[in-house]
Amino acid sequence: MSKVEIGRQTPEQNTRSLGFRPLYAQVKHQLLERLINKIWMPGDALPSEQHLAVELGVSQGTVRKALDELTDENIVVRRQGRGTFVAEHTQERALFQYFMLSPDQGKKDDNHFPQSQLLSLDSGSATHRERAALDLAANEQVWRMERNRTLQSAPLIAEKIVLPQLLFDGLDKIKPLPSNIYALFDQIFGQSIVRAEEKLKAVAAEEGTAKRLGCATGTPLLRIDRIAYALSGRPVEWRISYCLTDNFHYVSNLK
Amino acid sequence: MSKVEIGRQTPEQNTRSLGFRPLYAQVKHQLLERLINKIWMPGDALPSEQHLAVELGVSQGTVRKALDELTDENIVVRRQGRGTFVAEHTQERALFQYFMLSPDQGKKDDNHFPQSQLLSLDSGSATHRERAALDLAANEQVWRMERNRTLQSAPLIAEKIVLPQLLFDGLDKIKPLPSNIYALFDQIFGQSIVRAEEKLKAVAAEEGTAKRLGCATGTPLLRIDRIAYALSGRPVEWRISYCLTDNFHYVSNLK
DNA sequence: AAGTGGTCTAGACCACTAA
DNA sequence: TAGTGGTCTAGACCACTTC
Repeated sequence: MSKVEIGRQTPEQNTRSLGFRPLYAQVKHQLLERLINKIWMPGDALPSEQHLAVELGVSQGTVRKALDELTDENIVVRRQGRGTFVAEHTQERALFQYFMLSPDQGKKDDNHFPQSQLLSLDSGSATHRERAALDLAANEQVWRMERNRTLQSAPLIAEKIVLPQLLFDGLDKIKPLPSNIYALFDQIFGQSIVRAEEKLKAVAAEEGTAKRLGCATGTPLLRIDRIAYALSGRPVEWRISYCLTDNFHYVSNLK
Repeated sequence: MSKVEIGRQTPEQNTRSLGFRPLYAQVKHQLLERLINKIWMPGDALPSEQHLAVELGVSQGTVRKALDELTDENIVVRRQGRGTFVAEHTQERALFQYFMLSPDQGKKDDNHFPQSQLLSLDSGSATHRERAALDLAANEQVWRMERNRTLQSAPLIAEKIVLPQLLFDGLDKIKPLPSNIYALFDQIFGQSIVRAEEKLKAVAAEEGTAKRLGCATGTPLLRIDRIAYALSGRPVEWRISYCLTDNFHYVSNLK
């Protein structure tokens, strides 16, 4: 590992405070870059705070503040007495960070991780909407995946997933596709999802969707439009889910 | 202001680490208590970090960590060079923390704060559901408010709000009720809302709701079931909103 | 110029884990 | 027992606001 130059700004450089960036932000940027470049992979332990401090030429407290922010962003996980680790896409994380549907009665638990049935997986040129959603170049190819998701064999979700083909080369070779595909993104394609934006609407079930969910045409469905972002900040997944919310609800915490 | 005792734990007290509580957590608890007891009101400046440190007998860094957590929880607002202030329920906060509907086209701004028309305000004994939602004692009274909300005169939301009457004595005397009622809660009733939990479903519009929203019976609506909590941790508002999501969507950030 | 929050350091010690 | 993250301190200085 080569020594890295992180410089404290002198007051002269900083007079008038144009573009002042605290040291810990530079440290955080360094660490993020290494994570993006896969110097450390999901599940790996990072060097200790002390080691990083010496290597980067800053105090432990400054490294600490950088790691604290990465922890808040679910990029890194800290365990007292053990170390700091690159966050993994465990089933628990999928359930509590990326699956906000919860049963009306009872608590959410591992029994509430939905099974998936793959209906189709094709590729083609990105439409205008797909290009806009995933920030793609003209004529770029995408994967399009359709799947149904069930909970204890009751249909719950019909969804379509769109992915840039360049980032997920060989996706069609992987069989079977797991239900928790973000773990796959991590492990096979090196794309770590770290956050997502969802837009929700209530819509009437169209005929095809109704059939997939075993409900009547026109049934009110919760439509979830998700864009998921990788560590690099790039949008790498566009997903639209139609959910039956007779016995489930979507949870949102305002704070 | 009387001197307060905050003790650092000796290792002896703490051996086996039963109930270990860091100093900053005790400081935070102290500050929270004063906020609940209205020693400092919304908009007030808190004493400086240095003053609090001396008063509580801890270092500035420890006070800082406590204030940082209160900042993360939107209980307090810090402004460099000016001071630390008790958070207020401004219209901006209402719009970005407590109103997650956004127009499909264009950006959310001050023009997207909905007007409210009060339809009714009555009181009565809490039903079972109301008691459960608001954690009320048997036979406790509640206010029930119905209102419609419009955006640029287009109907958007039909909602019912339930409040414990004991906490909102004299609510019926206030005319007109503002659209941003959390500001009212703060200023008149001393109930500062600091967080809320929302449960979302897609449902078909019933006849009465459809009339209020000017849509057909059976139209898919986004039903938002909210419980809002005050500084003390108490649930103080139960709200059910039925939203037309033809041109709007509910935003949720997963992180 | 004075006062506030924000950053950074160096060092001590505690809590926790694993060997 | 050694190594890690977590807490706490005292002090210095910077960035920002107000007077």
